[in-house]
Amino acid sequence: MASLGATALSRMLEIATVMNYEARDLLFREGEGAEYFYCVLSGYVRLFRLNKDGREADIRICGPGDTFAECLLSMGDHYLYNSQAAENVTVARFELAKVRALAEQEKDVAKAVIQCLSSHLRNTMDCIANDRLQTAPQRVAHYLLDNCPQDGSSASIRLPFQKSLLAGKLGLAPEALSRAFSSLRRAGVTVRGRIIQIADISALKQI
Amino acid sequence: MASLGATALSRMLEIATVMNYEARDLLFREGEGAEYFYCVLSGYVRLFRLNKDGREADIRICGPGDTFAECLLSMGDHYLYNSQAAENVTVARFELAKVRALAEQEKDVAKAVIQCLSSHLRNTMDCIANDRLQTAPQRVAHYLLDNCPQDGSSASIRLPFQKSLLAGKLGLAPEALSRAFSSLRRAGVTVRGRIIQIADISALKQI
DNA sequence: CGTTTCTTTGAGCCGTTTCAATAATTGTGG
DNA sequence: CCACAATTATTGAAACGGCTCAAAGAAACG
Repeated sequence: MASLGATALSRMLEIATVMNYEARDLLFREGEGAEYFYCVLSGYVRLFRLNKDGREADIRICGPGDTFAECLLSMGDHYLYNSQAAENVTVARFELAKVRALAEQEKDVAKAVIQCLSSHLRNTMDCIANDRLQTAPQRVAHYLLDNCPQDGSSASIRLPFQKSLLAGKLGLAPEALSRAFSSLRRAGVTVRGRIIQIADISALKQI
Repeated sequence: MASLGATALSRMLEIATVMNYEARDLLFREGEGAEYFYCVLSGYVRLFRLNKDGREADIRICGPGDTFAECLLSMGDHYLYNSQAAENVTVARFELAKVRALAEQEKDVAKAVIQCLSSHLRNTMDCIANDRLQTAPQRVAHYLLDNCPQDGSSASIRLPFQKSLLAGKLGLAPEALSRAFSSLRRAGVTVRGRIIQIADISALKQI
């Protein structure tokens, strides 16, 4: 939204509806008729699919500022995955049809949609590459380094959500995440609750 | 391109350069300064990343009609992965800067970019879900069903590329693909070279 | 027809999942 | 503020799935 001009911005805000969901609420289900796309304002939303045995796999974890279901803007009238509030969550939702129309009129809106889709696509391709190339400790190290102030040789991070959610985001079972953390202890990573201390950032980069 | 109006189409074609590459040629490398995005005209292109041990993982296999490096249109000036011709290949390439400018002027172009990105994003998210939910035989069954005439109870497919490429596309080692095929024999799948016979489509759906 | 490249098969290994039990955290009502 | 309940996280053991390496077999190419 930051890139929108004044008129485009106000027209988007006209369309927006703010919604609240409680932890574990489903925002929509896979296959359901799709009316809206969403932008997270606060909290985290989990996008996942089920296999036919009922096992769940996270596709994406969306936090403040992230949009989801935007790929339905150009085509498709059914949601492609399930979406669940990981905690109490506030989102803005936009009627797909109205945004489609608005993108036709306002160049800024089309441009913002392109930016959304691009960055989302980049993240998703990174995710595939990481899934296919990295072991569990490497994925965790990667995540920590991505969410770490760049400066300094040591750092401290507070996870913004539960470990089980991080596990899903990284494509791991919660137990595998736990074991990955404990294998990173020798690289100077200390975990206490949601607080993670990194003694030596450059050592972590070697993992 | 099919959705472009006459003027938008001709302006895109003005920008396009057709290029040929031989099998194993690199079109670009990860980290290289990015000048173009591409559209495959014939043949197949492999997009892949390396981990620091030099192991390769395919991110995407692009065939005729597929575009790649489009996510650089909105931002980023370096390629995000390596791109290699899997065989003799013809592609059209477009200067990113010129397409960016054109998308500002021509609504059709912006719309087409949105469509490209959307469908690419959908495929990529599907890929993550498949990687995380499905075993090797399930991925192969899924691929066969996706590339199968819908009608009828049996079918015959000719793979458009080498098995090793299909393996990479499905996130498998070639040996794992081979074993997956042989485990699908009991479900009525017969492989002879690139020709794959499916005796019972509905049986395959049960996998 | 021979050479090269690609594919299949076997054996062993590694990493991750699953299941089960214990420990730690978080939230809640007294 | 504490104690209890519920949830979440850790740990161990076993099993599974896919990878790697090596060798044999099949296709493709000239």
